[in-house]
Amino acid sequence: MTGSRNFAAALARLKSAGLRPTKQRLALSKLLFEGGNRHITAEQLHVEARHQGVGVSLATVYNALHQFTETGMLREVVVDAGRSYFDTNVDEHHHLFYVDEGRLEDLPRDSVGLSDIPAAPIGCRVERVELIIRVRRAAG
Amino acid sequence: MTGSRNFAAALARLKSAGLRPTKQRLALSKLLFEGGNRHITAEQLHVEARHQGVGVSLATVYNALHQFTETGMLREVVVDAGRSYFDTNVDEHHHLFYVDEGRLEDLPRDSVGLSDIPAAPIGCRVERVELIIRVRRAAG
DNA sequence: AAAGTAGTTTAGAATTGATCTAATCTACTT
DNA sequence: AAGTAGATTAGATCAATTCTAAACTACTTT
Repeated sequence: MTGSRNFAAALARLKSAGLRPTKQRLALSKLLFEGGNRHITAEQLHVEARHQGVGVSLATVYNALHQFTETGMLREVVVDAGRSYFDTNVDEHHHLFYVDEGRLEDLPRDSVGLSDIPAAPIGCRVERVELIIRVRRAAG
Repeated sequence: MTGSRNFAAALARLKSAGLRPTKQRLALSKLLFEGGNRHITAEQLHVEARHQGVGVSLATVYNALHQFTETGMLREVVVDAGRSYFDTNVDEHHHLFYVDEGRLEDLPRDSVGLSDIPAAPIGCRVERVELIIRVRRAAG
């Protein structure tokens, strides 16, 4: 188990990102990065933190998510109008989106055959190439 | 030119979608579908309509966009958190998104090599497979 | 053509996710 | 222990969208 006292890894993560290790950031970092890949919204993370008795405001959750994203610890994924998901997997990969449930799942990069991607227009650079497969519960 | 008096095509479109041809829907239909493919937000379409002297409220623009989407005349594209784009191209294709400008461009289906797309999980059907290439103005 | 009705439009209020602000607090330095 | 830059926070604000309930209009029936 990842005990609530084991802050060594979270501390190291924040340190190497150049972020001051505050109580809130340590707690959020542990929630996000300890226990496999996650796709989570700010609101969801806020609820989770509070359930664990971590005193953290929604504004701070937003701040932390953006800082983690800027420092490359997270990736923002947009699949749903009016809701941002944050993905703890920052490697190149794709997504399966369960429309009905609002749930995201990773698709490893090589689970899809992708070739002949158009070049970036002149004066532009490609920031990301992302495949999204939207699925819905089958009727019946 | 697509004169402001020529409502025959717009009328036919609405009729075959089973939508009552009101003044507002006719005007919006003309703006959307006459003059090439478009990627437009509700606010943008509202401004456009007003500039042309069409009396239509923002609520009605939203209503119409959703009805047009439900009846397959439009496709909603989500690339930007907190803003929906509506695409008049409903064929299978992909998108280039100019992050800096908030502008979308179509990528024809066969401009990208896509193979070995994972099957939909059991109990689900694939609603859409979509590739989004995000580009940004190159630094320098 | 008048009346009835179901569907449509609308202004404005409400909701939602996200951001901002300015005051308070805290981790680190000295 | 004190100082300071950076962090957190409650609450205000914002922007996109949706809701509500009243007024309106296209179509049907008479």
